[in-house]
Amino acid sequence: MVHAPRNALAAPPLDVDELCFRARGLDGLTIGELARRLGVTLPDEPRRAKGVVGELVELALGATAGSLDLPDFPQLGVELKTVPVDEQGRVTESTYVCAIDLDAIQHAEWRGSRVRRKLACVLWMPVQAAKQAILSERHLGTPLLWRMRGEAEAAIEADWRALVGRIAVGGIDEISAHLGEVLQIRPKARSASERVVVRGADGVKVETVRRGFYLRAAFTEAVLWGEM
DNA sequence: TATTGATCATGC
DNA sequence: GCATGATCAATA
Repeated sequence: MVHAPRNALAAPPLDVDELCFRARGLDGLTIGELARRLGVTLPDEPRRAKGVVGELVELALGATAGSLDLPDFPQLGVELKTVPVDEQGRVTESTYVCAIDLDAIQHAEWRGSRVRRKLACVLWMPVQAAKQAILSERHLGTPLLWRMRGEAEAAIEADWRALVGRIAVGGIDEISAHLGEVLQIRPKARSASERVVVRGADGVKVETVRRGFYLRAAFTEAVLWGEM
């Protein structure tokens, strides 16, 4: 995505209230209008537009972390996630959480894990669209500031423990996206041919594809509907 | 047709 | 290379 002109960039919000106020101010805006305000040209091909909406909303709200391994609003400890929903409010895609260090994760603990840090506090921004709607005609919905706790945290933690345990015992080749009630592990790589070398459970080197944690759409939907 | 596996773009 | 931002598109 091209850079937005300097005068279109928002300063970082000073507190969570200001962030939420700004986010509510985007409710109803189309992506086309948001891009126009920010002076950004949208890609023509949908497959070249992955991630663009998230970047636009970051710009509009004054997110600063860039590609650092920090929340989008480091001072506030808030992570921003756009989430696609259909006309009924059904979530249509899974949500990427973070990459997995396949060597380190075998010794990781839930408290202190990247998944827990990433999801501790999330500002969800729904992006509503009819099926196959073009990017510029999708529009932002009502934002939700969410803190992971209670039932939601228990479900995510249980999956995380099961998945990490399975990697530790059987190695990464035991893992498929079918595993996990709410949290799953899927490829996250430039291409399927790109390999990383990791030490398997028995210490033997194994070549595999880079992977990340994702939240299933059904879970994110429950969050947006206030059920988690 | 829901879901998994694959892929696209950018920054440092 | 690996982090960020996700959605596309083939398959089950």
